Amino acid sequence: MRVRFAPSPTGALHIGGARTALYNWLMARGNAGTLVLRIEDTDRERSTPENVEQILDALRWLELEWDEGPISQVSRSERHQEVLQQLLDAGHAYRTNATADDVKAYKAQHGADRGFRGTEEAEGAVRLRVPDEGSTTVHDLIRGDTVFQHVHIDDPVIARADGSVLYNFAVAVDDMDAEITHVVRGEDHLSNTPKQLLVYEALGANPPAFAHLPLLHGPDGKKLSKRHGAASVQELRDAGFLPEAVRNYLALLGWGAADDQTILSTEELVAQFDVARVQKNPAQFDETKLRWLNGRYVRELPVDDLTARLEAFTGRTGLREAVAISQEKIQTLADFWPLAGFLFDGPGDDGKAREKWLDADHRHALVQAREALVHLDPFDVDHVEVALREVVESSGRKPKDVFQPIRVALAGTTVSPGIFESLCVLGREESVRRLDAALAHA
RNA sequence: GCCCCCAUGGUGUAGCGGCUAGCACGUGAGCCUUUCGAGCUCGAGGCAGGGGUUCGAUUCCCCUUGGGGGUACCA
Repeated sequence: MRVRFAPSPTGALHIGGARTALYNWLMARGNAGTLVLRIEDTDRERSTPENVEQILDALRWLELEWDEGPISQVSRSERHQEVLQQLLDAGHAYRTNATADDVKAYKAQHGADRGFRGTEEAEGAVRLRVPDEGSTTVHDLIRGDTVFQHVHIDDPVIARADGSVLYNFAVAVDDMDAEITHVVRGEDHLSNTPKQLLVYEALGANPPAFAHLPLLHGPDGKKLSKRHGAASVQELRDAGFLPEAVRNYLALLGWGAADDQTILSTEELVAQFDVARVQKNPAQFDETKLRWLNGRYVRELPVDDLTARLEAFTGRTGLREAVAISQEKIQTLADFWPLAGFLFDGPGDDGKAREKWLDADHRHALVQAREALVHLDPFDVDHVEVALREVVESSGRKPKDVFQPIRVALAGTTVSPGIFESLCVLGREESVRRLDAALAHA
């Protein structure tokens, strides 16, 4: 099996493209196949080296390594010329100066009865000859057969007058030359497939198998865009998602494991993925579910691993202790610093929290807690807990009336890792210092 | 306009003629509890509509409606 991922470098790699890459990768890995990466850069206006690099970068982050390429489509222009001439010589294609307006006028006149057929001229763009009669059938692994009547298909332009080739021609030639056996791509390419099939036919070549994936939509059912939050792979990375969680989530967008499993390791995905089981209808990207899934992965990571990732993500070091006590409370890497940053940068300043939990009455509790802690030795989680629970006991207060003031004193907010754990990470000196500061802050 | 694809709760899906329509996210209630989170228990919520075919349709066919894609000398 030889599959390919052929993005057009017109911007960042979007989630839909990432899923297409993932499905191709899963097929290749699960079938001892080869994944070819090809950059469809025949649109000179929009294809830039920066965009290409962005896409490679996104694929690397997702850990979807390719086996061949990246091959620039433009670099194959000589070969394209050769095949183009072949079609011209054989009469499968012809030159004409007919413009888009001419086609429009023609269609206005003939409606759906006849596809546009140009008249051959010495110069001009190259169009592929579509037979007047008959039809072309696309055999799709996901959708079954789709029949396209030739009378509805206009002779497509396959090369500009200057000889530069166009998409529908280039893909066919490139896939043929690369001996691609399975073309797995977005559904937006389905309608153009018969034109590509006609190119194969004119060349006397056997076409690959096709599988057109349903498109992805945003939460409002419309096309996915920036408005919907993270829409590109780099945005996902910046939002603190784990590549393995993203792979798991993306695999489930349009496909389901036979046994209803939701959490699937990459190995399991490789073993179980079956393109024929892919859904036909479009799916909506749901960041909430991705967050949940990411949280599951975060909690299962060894602390050292999570620490390494968080240190890379935040650019800070010495995070291990803080990571250990925060792991079960964060869903993404980006959640870490807002939760545990106070351990390093001092308490935050949530006015409402201070107002509610550091009023006169609660300050009483704080004083008692300080007394219980100031000479505590050893200062570890178990002893801190015992000491503070004694304060709760002896003061006759509710637990939260003792713990929350401490939390606010330490963190400056009401959200933090466990209070005993936080105290221990800060150490006795610093903890007492913060309690004193809160008490002084009248 | 024309061509094509699609349709199970709010979301992602399982189902491939006979099931109390399953699972997951989210959501409601409760439990746990030092906030948040995590975890546990219970609940609400679905086959777009109409015709067929059949002893029997979520499942097969047709129509309608709705969504999407294509219709570029973009990919």
